[in-house]
Parts: sequence; C-alpha cells; structure tokens
Amino acid sequence: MQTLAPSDTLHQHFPQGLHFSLLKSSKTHQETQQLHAFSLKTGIFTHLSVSSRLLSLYADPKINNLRYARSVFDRIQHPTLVLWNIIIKCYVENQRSYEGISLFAELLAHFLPDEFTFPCVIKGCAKLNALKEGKQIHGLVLKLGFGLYKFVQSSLVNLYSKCGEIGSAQKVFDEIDEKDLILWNSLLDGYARCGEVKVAMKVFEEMPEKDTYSWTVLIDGLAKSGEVETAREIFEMMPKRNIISWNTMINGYMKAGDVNSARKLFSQMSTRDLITWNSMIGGFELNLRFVEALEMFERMLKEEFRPSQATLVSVISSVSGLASLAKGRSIHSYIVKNGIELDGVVGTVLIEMYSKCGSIDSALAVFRTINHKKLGHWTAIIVGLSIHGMAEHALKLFLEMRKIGVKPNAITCVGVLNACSHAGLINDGRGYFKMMINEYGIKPTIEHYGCLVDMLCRAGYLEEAKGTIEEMPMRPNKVIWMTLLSGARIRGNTKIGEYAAYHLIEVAPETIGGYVVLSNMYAVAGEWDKVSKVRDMMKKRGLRKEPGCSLIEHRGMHHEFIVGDKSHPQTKEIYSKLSEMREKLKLAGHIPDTSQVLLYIEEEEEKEAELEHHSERLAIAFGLINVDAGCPIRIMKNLRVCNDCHSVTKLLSKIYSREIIVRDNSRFHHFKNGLCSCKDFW
DNA sequence: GTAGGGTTAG
Repeated sequence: MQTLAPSDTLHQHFPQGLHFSLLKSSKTHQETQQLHAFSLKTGIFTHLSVSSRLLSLYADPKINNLRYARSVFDRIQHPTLVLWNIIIKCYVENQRSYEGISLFAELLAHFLPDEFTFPCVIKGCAKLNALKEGKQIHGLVLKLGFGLYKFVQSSLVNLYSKCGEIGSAQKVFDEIDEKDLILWNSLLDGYARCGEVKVAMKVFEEMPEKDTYSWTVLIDGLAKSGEVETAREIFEMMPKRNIISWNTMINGYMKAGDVNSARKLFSQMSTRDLITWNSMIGGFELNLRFVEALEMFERMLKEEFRPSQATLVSVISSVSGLASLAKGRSIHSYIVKNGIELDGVVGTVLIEMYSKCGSIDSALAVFRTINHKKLGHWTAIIVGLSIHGMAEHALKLFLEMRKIGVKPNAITCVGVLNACSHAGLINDGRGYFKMMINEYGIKPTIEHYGCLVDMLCRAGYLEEAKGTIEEMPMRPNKVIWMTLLSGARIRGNTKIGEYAAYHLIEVAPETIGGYVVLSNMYAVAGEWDKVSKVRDMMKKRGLRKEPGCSLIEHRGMHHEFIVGDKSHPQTKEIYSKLSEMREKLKLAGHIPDTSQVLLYIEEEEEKEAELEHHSERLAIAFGLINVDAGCPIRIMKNLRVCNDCHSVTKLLSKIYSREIIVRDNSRFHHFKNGLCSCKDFW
C-alpha cells in the first residue's frame, strides 16, 4: 500500500495527473483494488480519467472482476459511450449476457451505439440464443448504417450460425467482401451445428485456409449427424490436432454409443484436461455404463484432477442409475468437504439421486440446505415426493413454490399430477391439469396425459380414461396403453383390458408386460383357453417373462435375489428366517392371498416357487438378519410387488418394528407400523 | 481509454 499510494500530503501538492500515471501501467487485481480504495479516499475517483481507468482495469480479461467493474460504473455520474461498451462487454464475457443486453437497452436512452457496441451485444444474443433480440439489433445496425463494419458483420454471421438460422448467416456472409478465416469458421460452425454436414463439407473444401478450429468443428458436426466413421477419417487427416480435437472425437464416439473406441482414444492421449475426463464420465453415464463412470471418476481423483460441476452431475446421475445409496452418500460427503455449492444443477441431481436411491428424507434434507432454490430444485423434490407417494407434502411444496413466484415447467407438472395419481387425489389432479394449461400456458405432453389416465384408472373411471386416450392430441404410446390395461385388470374389466392390450401389442409387440397382465386377467376370470392363447402368442414371438429380482445394498455391497434363490452364502440363515417370518405372520392372522399364484403364467420353476420365496421376501429376510436395527431396510425390485407380498411386508414392518422401503418398477413403498405409504393404491 | 470467432463435457 505504501509504495503504491502516495500520502495525502503528496496528493495535495500533485494534481490527479500523478495518480493517473500510477494507474496507467498494467496492474494486478490487488493493486487495482488498492488504487480503487485510494482514489475513493482522496476523492480523485470523481475524475473521469481515474474512474474510467479503474473500470477498464477491472473489466480487463486479466483481472475480470465484474462485480467491482459494475460498482465503479455505477459511481460514475455520466459514463461515456466507451464506458458503456466496456461494461456491456464485461457482462457478456462473464456469461451474464442477459444483463449485458439490458444495459444495452439502457444505453439507448443516452447514446447512439457505435461500431464497438454492436459486436459485444450481438455476441451476447448469440450466447443466449436470443434470435429475436438479435434480429432487432440487426435492424438497428442497418438503420444506423453500421452494416458494412467488418466486426459487426462477423458478429452477425456468428449470431445466425449459433441460433440455427443458417440461411441468414449465409446471406450476411455473402455480402462481405474480404472474408477471413474467422468468418469462414463461423459459417462452417453454423452448418455443422444445424446438421447440414454435406454443406459443411462443401464450405470446408472451399475455405482458402483452415485451422485446427475448422477441422474440429467439422468433426463435431459429422459425429453429431451420426457419421462417426467419417469424423474419424477427418480426425486422422488433420494436419495438427489439439486436445479439443481429441475431446471432440471422444464425444463423437460416446454419442454414437461406441464406448470402446472412446476408451481406446482416451488411453492414447498423452495429456488430458478436465473436459477429457468429463467427456468420458458423461459418456459412460449417457450409455448407462454407470459402474465405469464411477471407476473413471475414482481414477480422475487419483490423478489429482478437481471435478467440476459437470463431473459431479454425471457422477451423481450414475449413482442414481445404480441406485446405490452408499456410493451416493460418499459422493455427497466429498461435495460437502470440498465446499461445492449446491445452488446449481448439482443440488438438483443430488435431490434426484437421494429420492431415486430410496432416501426421501436425505433428499428433503439437501433441499432444505439450498439457499437460492431454483425451479430445478423444486421440481426434483416434488417429483421425488410423488414417486414416494408423499402427495400431500409434494402439493404443499408446490403451493409454496407458487407463492414465492417460481413458475413451474412441464416436468414440475408431471410431478404434481403424478403425486395426485399415486395418492388417488383425482379431483385435485383434474384441477392441476387445467391450471397447468390455463394459468401457466403449458401444453400438456403425453406424460401429463399419462398421469391423467392413471388417475382415472385408479379411481375406476375406465370409460373416462379410455375417452381421454381417444381424445388426446397425440398418438398413445405403450405407457398409456399399459396404464389402461393395468387399470382394467385391477377392476376386472376384461372388455377394456382386451382393448388396451390389443393396442399395446400393436404399438410395442416386444413389451412383455402387456401379455402378462392380459393373461393374468383371463386367469382371474377363469378363461383358461384365452390364457393359453396369450401364452402361445408369447412363445411364438420368443418372449419370456422377466424373472422377479430384488436387490438390497448392505455395507456398500449389492445382494441380489431371484425367486427361490439358494445361491447366497447366507442361504441357511435366510431360509430359517423365512420360517420364522411364516410363523409370526400366521400368528398375526395373515392368510396368504393365493390368487396371485394363479396369475403367474410362467413355467415350472415359478409354479414351484411359493409366495414366500418371492425375491423380495428373501431380500427382507436378508435385511432382517443383517441391517442394523433402527436403519430402514431398502429393497429395489425390477417388477411390480404382488398383492400378497405387499400385505405381508406391511405386517412384517409392524411385527419386527422395522421400516422397509421397496422400490418397484414405478414407485417407492414405505412400509412402517403395518401401513404402506401408497395406501394400498399402486 | 474499447475492437471479430473460440469449437469439445454438463
């Protein structure tokens, strides 16, 4: 401080010229701040020369402190056009283009923009994909006669390329006399981005010169249009490759689902950057190779790379895919230890992860710690609560969200409707469906109609559900038909069941569920000839029912059980626990619901398997033996829980005073004190 | 005392 800031006495003798010269040479952030403080203290800040210099120092890419730049700017009483330009640019460069564009609108009240203003603000529009605003500004450019300025033209080509208006980009491009590499690259980028690879190739060939950027943009375009092989050829032909080209190629493979080629490329790289790791981890996750994604993450940490938000998003999503609560908790603690903010997408996927892993309590805990809750966080927790059957809580949060003025999107509404349907709140559901359309202007998608149909089916309004399906503006998919079919089965309505099954088999002949539900329905109705007809149909098409399978995680290990499984090392204990369970259930007055046995259309092995050897019972027995008292027993099941297992699990939760959480193929059941969170509605 | 594109992961 002493060396930089002259004392107040010195200042009295020398006018601002001295300080100006002090300000002039290049400065570090700290020095700039000291000068800033000094100029405020002594009052020389009021000299435009000083404040301007401070502003440009803060806005300089080397220092790039938007907050301080803005505070300097705000203190200047009459900023010049140059200063407006600087502050707008600073916003755009700091990914806050939206505010940059607002400032531009403010600027218009004081000045006419110049040839330096336009490139900045147009770049901001390009970054935001704000085509409408961009076009308005283009109009202003023409009106004010800046249409022939090189940098303005360049930024326009870039704008239209980025926003997918390649025709307009080409038009501006054609009007330019002297085209340089940057301009060609912008155009090439535009064609590659909008999937016009053929034209992109042509542009590429026409280009008088090319740099690594040009080659890379082309590779990316080819890979994204599904031509990975051509992309690889271009990659091999490149005269000079940089790390971005390698990363682009890896991504191309990952997008194409060619995980092995991506991995091979990765192993050949001599240097890797954060994006390389993220591409690999994100690629594994994209291709549902969750275990490999997590292994890659471990390796990344070992090689001392610091994960970014993007890394964590992929990693946490992989954990959700594996439904491994233990892994999820360990990554969460990594995040806490490293002081990583949860206010962004990381918070959202963390909430999702906990709810998908069965711990809605942890999801709620994360939700509560987030300071600036954004739509994504609200949506994640509402959807989470809805799949856990906690409709009241979900709706309460939805109201709270609306109260503070957060506008729901289509996905939030799926959560809300799903909550209503899982809890049988049909009137609320209908109301929210209307509210979504009228109040928020959200066009219902097939998922929303799915919730509506589900709601109606659960309430037994099968004809109305059928009518809704017939009147929807889109073609029903297999989920819709499956919903109607299940509804028909629960109500024993064979007529609608056949109708739904017929359509289901038409839309998705490979979906096993349809045949199974149909044949079960016939079995209950005693129509055995039809049962065997369905069975023959399945055989002819080579379809087999997926065996029921339950999974339980214990001390970071997964234990998997199928019906009548005897392969587990603890089999002896598990089966003796099962006998004990049988006795206790009998004492509690449980009468097995054998109607479900009939419903199994599968062959010998399943006929033999008695209800009490259903995979979830084995998993529960394992849980009762191994999971510490006081901790919930968490089970994941690939199929729907059968009626008998559902009532047994309720009883067991009371008999053993244990919380049992079961995830079936569509939702969670929380069994506690003899009751289930689904209120027997599933 | 300002000045164009910035490609790849999410």
